[in-house]
Amino acid sequence: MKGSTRNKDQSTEGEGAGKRPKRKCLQWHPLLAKKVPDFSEEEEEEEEDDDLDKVHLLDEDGLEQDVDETEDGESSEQRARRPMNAFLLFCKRHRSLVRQEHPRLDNRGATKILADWWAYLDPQEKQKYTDMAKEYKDAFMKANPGYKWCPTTNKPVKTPSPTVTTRKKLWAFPAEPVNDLPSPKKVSRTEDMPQLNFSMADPTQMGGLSMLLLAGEHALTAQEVSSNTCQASAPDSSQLRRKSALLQFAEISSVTLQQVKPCGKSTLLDLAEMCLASEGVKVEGSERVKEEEPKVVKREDPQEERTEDPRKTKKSSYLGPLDLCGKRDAKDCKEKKHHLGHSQQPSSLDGLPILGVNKPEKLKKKKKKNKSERHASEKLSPKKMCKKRQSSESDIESVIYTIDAVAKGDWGSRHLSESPRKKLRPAASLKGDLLDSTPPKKKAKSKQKLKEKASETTKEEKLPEGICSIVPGEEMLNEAAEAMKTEPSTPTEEEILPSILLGPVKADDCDSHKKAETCGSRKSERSCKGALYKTLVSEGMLTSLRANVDRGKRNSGKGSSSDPEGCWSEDSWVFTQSGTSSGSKKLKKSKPKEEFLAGYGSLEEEFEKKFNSLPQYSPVTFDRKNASTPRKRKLGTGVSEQQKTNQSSFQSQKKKLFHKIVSKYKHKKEKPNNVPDKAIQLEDKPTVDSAQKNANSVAALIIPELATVQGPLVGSQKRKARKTKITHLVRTADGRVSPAGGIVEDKPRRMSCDGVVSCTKTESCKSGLVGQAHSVAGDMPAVSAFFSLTALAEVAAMENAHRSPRAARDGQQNEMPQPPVLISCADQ
DNA sequence: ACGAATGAAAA
DNA sequence: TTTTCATTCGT
Repeated sequence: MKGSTRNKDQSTEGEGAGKRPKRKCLQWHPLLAKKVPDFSEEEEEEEEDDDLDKVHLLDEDGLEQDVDETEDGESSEQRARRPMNAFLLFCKRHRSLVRQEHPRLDNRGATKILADWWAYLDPQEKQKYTDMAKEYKDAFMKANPGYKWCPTTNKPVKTPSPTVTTRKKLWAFPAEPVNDLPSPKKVSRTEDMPQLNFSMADPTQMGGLSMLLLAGEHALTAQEVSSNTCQASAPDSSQLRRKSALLQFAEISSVTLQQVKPCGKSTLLDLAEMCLASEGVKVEGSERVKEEEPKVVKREDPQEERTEDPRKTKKSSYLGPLDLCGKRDAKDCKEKKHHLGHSQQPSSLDGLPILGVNKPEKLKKKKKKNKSERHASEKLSPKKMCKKRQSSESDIESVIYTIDAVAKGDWGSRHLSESPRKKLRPAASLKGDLLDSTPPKKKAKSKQKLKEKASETTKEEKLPEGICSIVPGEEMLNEAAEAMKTEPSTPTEEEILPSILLGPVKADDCDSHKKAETCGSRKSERSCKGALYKTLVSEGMLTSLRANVDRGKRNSGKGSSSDPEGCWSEDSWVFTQSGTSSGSKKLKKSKPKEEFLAGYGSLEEEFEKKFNSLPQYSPVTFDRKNASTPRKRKLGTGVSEQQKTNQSSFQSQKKKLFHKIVSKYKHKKEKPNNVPDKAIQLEDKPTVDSAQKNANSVAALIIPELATVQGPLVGSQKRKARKTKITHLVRTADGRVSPAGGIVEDKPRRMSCDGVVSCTKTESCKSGLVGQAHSVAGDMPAVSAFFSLTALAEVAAMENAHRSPRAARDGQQNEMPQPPVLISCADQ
């Protein structure tokens, strides 16, 4: 585990830097974009190991309280992040745009611009963000009932169980545990969960697999939660949780194996059994239990199934591609599977559109896997040995497909499908980033399926489908397992996992492989296990893909604005929470990854969806807005402040212009005088284009008057005012400013100040020039030497645009051909 | 770490 | 009224 330190790739996430300490919570796209670098840190791993050990100990003891807070020190840090407020949401949504527009601008500058935008943002638009923030917050609070904003010192606020609450609070948590919170046990349990997840999380690199694991956990937790009635289950689950990730994983696999394995019988029968079991019929024949995990599995199955809520069932019902098959023709599916079974060739798959779809995904996955695998492989050479061999990709794909199907059937029916599904999503999102394009057909289908399933709550219906899907899977399974074994080329996650997880699992895999090889078609338990393992892995991947697709579909289909739901579903939140919780624990570094993998599923989706649904305005829009509506600022003081704000936004623009101009000129010193056209074009073009493009949004945004006549001064505002004043004053080249420290009014009065300020900030050297330019505004005498008149003109134009009064002067400065945009603005 | 913004909540 | 902290990320 600790083998490689590398992880740190913090490069993985840029954000890491800033947040490092806190971690967690949701990181939407950014994380996604990153893709999972993989290995978590050694430290974490080590810690985890410790935790695991602890867990085990506890396990033995049977005590629940245990671990949870052992790490208190960190707990404070780990505490959930507070929800973002409207402005933060806005920033998050627009910062990238700002950065795009102003690549050079640092975040501070970007933040300023964002602040300006925010200030100018329409109340209505703003309200959207506010509402979103509120929703977010509500959800958050719901999830974390006792959450305190300011933990004050280290101590996390109290709340029922101080330690516990502090620790995790993640989104994931709240929902589930929260409900019942009262019992300390649960809390501890939840925490435990996280740890487990944590451990699981390390495997993050595993990708889909980790997700699967998480899902499994989630399912467990969900069961517990959902099934209030089954207290018994709780303990079990707790135990489970305590176990190391490996164990859990093994358990899961074992479970699947059990189902599949029983195998002396025909696979079909087995599958059928599984289905039944999943449905609640459950065959308690737990005997088969294998080495470690048996108990957990058994318990889970019965209770879970029975206790399952309709929704869960729905989710569980969701099988994916297979479902389609089932619906279409069970027969066909069988035949096909049969086909597959005989000839592992993919060609047979072709018959099914779905298959075709899967392939690409698989390929992608493979890529991913390869990467992760490499890491893993480095760590574990032995494993590789086990896996040697390779089959053609097509074969593999087919195998995977089958496996996937099996897994789905298994998982879907058996465990709460819900968890897996959601969890998968996160992964999907990752993939999505990487791969973006997913086969539309598949998406649609899967989606439809989902919907259908949703509509159909009845389990029975599911059964048939599940069976259908399962059956094919099973047969394939064997082959798949073998193929997998043989295949070195596809570094499946399983490889990774083993490496990560190690020991037992690995051994199992190897063994299973070996056996399979030796036995040939016959499957030993181990072989089955290995197959299952693989299956799970593959399944996870597939699932994630599917989820991704679904998600994409939803997004696209629903459209950004349309969220019928309006609010995040609690389920999603819960889900998220669970996922998050898992990740949260220690991984400060890894967190993001983990979260991403684990938690993000639901929460991310929901949130992301909503977040994305939020209107995003192009910079141009704001510019225009600013121009058009010069005074919107809500600053308390009113006039002065408003102006100031305007100016500030303005400043930013000016800065930009100047930068551009300067840079250009530097590059090309030639232009002595005005070559207005060029300069203008340069600057204008982008703006104009964007402006035109965004015209719509702009139009919408532009509001003549601002409602916020005089907003209440908020403390923050005050702060801002002060700061700005100070900074401005200080920085002002003119020197005039200083006064008052602050009199806000000063600024408004003179634009020059603003310009100066901005200049100074950006470029101390040039500040002088700039200042002059501004002050002179219309005149622009001295400046010419350096800057082309045009450039100056533009700047001036901008200024003019802002300040209505001077419009006349603008005219004066004819030279500056005002860019269309500006002109339009100028109208006012 | 720090900072730049806003805002909500706590001290 | 003042602090904390949420997000982002270059410095």
